[in-house]
Amino acid sequence: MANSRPTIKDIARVTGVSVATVSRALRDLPYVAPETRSRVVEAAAELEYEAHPQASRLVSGRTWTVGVVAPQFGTWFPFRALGGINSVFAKAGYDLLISMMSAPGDRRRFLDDARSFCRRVDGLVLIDTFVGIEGDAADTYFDRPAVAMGEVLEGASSITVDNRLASRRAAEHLIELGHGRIGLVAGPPLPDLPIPVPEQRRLGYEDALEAAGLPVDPGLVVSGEWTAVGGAAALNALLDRPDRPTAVFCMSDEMAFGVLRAAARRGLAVPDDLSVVGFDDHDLAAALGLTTMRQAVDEMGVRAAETVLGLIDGDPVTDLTWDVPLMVRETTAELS
Amino acid sequence: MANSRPTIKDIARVTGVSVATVSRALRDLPYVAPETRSRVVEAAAELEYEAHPQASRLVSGRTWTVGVVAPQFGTWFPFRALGGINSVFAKAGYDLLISMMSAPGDRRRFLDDARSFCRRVDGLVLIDTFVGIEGDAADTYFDRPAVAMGEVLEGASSITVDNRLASRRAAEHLIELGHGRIGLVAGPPLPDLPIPVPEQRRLGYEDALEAAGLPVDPGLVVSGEWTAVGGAAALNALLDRPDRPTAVFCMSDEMAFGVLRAAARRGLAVPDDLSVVGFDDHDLAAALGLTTMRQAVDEMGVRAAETVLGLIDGDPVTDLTWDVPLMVRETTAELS
DNA sequence: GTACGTCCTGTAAACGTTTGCATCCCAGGG
DNA sequence: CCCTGGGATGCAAACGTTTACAGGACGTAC
Repeated sequence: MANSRPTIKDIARVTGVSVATVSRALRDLPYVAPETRSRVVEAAAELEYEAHPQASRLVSGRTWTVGVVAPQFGTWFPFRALGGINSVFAKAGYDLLISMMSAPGDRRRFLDDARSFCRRVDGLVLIDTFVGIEGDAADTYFDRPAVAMGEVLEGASSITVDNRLASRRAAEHLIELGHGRIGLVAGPPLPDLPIPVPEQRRLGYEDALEAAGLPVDPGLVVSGEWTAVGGAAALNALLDRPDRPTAVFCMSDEMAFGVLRAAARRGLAVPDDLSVVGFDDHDLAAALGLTTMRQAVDEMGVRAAETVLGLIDGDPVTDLTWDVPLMVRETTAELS
Repeated sequence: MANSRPTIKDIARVTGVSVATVSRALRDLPYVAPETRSRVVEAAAELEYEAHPQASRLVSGRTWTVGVVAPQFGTWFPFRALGGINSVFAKAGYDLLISMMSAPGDRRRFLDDARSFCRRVDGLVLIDTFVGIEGDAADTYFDRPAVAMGEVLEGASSITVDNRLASRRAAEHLIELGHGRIGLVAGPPLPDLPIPVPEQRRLGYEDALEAAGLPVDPGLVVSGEWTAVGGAAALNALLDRPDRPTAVFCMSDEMAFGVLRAAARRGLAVPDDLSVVGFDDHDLAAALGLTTMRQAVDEMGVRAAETVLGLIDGDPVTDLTWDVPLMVRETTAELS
């Protein structure tokens, strides 16, 4: 028994045509007689032939693979995005090669390897990689079409949200409910990686306060890890103040979950004693009734993937801002 | 400017040796004079040479890539596993090619494409794919070394947990606390894909009851989606019974989160009025104080990846059962 | 001085495709 | 009847590596 898989030569021998014709027939290229093509296709099916990926890649340059770079920390966002991305590329016949950064420090390592990574793929999706944070354009690191999720990147397409505007909207919601003392549960500043997201969200929060003529009290802003534990700690810090806030806006839903928990432990009822707004629309947010700003991550992933396919086909670079609607649920209420 | 990247030939020309010697020098093969090797290595660094992946793959057969098959549904588990898997392979110099199944129906599609997927990789990690569910062995679909997470698969290594034993342990914990009426919040039966996990967990629950001489009441078992919403609905169904349970064991943490929420809405205090045990040790479980059975998914992923590397190097197939310890936190208490 | 290892190096043949170019055949126009 | 042109096909050269094999140089044992 011929243990190895059939090659294009086998098909050629069986059908009595040349390998060139087989290759053309199988790829639906012109200049193949219909009768010949069907004979070839039939033989290929019969032998369960499939082109050797590495061989065709070597000569054609097309890898039929796209790379996805995702941070492993902050698990929820990238994985949901990956789901959307995958659905598009699977349908289009592309493989997904992924490179995960397990820590912010891995970002540098990834960028150093970027060119070699590019050789394996036809295009790239960059999730929260903040490549341009030091002012670099995409082509500093990549020689493939790329789309960035989460940052605007020169030379690449991008899909982002307006963090400042969305946060302003979140704070406005609380203000409209009559809240005047609104705490901000913020993400931690990263000295080694000054990502603008926390800052933008803080600015949006301040925008809302200022527009409403409310004082901006730095004491109402507390930072913590992007986790439920971080959120709980932050809320505790806020509640230890003499003039505690009646509402808080959290920069992520995971932090908000921690806030909800901490509030319950301290005997505060949500939303009666404390209103809470999150950011993300995490999988659990709806089930837990959390009012939040919705990032439709999977849809953004779908769009990112479609954009990559477009770029590969020669479309021009585009920047897209995704809408972040307010989802009013059960953790916010009018100030009593 | 030479736009294209340097090849092995360029190195050969620059250093004045043959391509064969360059190839050997760069891969640390023997029979290269130290002086020659260093000259070659230097030139390669100078030109920023890197071997063309497709070319070397074509001839050597090694792809330096491993495939990971993950379900996209049930987001938490596979993503955490992916993190662990990634960390190992990144260190070992392997790329990660992933194939996600967006729905249980995709399982068939994946299996049909499996052989072609195999040609791109040196080994496979299968996460909750239940390939063997119809009695097939691994080599029915794959001709590469594989390790399965979540099922025992003939012809592949496996990393599993003892669902029955772990569930028994969870129920025993409640029994030890004095609970006699213990509800079971179960995952949904999938008629098209009869995965044994829910059944095993139910059996473990029954084991505990029987061993304690407690009655097994089918009315205390309610199924729902593997989500917080599903858990909440299940708890509501349980609480609508005249003789409501004083404790519930949930087959997943996400369901448990829904249970906690539903309990709060109905004015039940946890753990005073209702004890709750989950299963998974989800990211949020610790922060929310959920007592649960811990599946250390990232560590399991690490081990799975190491096992694949071993298989590639010729190690024999092994089956490993991972321990699932009980994490007692704040959602369980003695029956008052 | 010959024979024989050992270490190093080069030549060239793979690997399985894609693709530029040449060739052949045949229909249709003049 | 010749010429032209385009459709269909084949030939062979890439693509950039790895690797079997053949030497060549040199040292050592006889």
